[in-house]
Amino acid sequence: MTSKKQVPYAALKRIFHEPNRLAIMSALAGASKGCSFTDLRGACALTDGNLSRHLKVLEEEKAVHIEKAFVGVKPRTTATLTDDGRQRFMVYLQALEEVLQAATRAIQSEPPATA
Amino acid sequence: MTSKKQVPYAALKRIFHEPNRLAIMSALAGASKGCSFTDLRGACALTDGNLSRHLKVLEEEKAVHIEKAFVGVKPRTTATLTDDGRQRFMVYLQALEEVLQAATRAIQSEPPATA
DNA sequence: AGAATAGCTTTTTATTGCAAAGTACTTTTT
DNA sequence: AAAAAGTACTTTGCAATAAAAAGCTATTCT
Repeated sequence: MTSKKQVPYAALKRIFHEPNRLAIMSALAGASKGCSFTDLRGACALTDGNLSRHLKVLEEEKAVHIEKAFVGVKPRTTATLTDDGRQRFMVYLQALEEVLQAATRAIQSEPPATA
Repeated sequence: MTSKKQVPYAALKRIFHEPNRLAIMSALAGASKGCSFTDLRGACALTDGNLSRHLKVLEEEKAVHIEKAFVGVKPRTTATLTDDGRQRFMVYLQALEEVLQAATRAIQSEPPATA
């Protein structure tokens, strides 16, 4: 029976760890006023369907807040980070940094390979 | 049609980006002589089944080399990084670092939330 | 009017992380 | 000697989900 040991990698919550969501979160982290669907799609190089899906996941986790409005006749969806989402993202980033440093140390401690 | 733009997050290859495999790769990166199945299982806090599966994935991708031998009467599986695996892992780590720095910059440039 | 485009959402498909069960042994224990 | 309990893995099966495809709905172009 493998007891659940405390390994730092466990802190890499999937909700943020997925590359595309990491991109979305990063884009939103730098935009206090939020980002429109279209901007995010461009910034993260995502298809409409994927962006929609990822945003919904992030919204369900209450990491982002989605607002739908009309600008003139056109619909506009705007995503912003929630306070909680920002907080949790920072925790994730710290965990990521630790993991990255450990990995970097490990790989640098070894010679590039021999015989 | 969303053209495949060059976004750094694309470099976060899934093969390494999965938390448990990241743990495995990091452990192996620090062990030029390789790690036994049992050691890895302990170091990464994985169940037998999961470790087996992840190792197979890494082996299929030729990122690790698996050697099976008998020590006395007992079987022993030893995993080592391949040169190519090490190389690709370093590329992944560099991408991860860039992504992390971008995210950290973004989140620090914004106030902890208002209104 | 009909076709194309914009801005999304929903559904389908394919992958895969993970737990549980299985295999093939060896080493006790009774 | 037979049964029970380990050890060291592998295989199977399912539930979650990322990505692709298909669907809206409304507007603008021709």
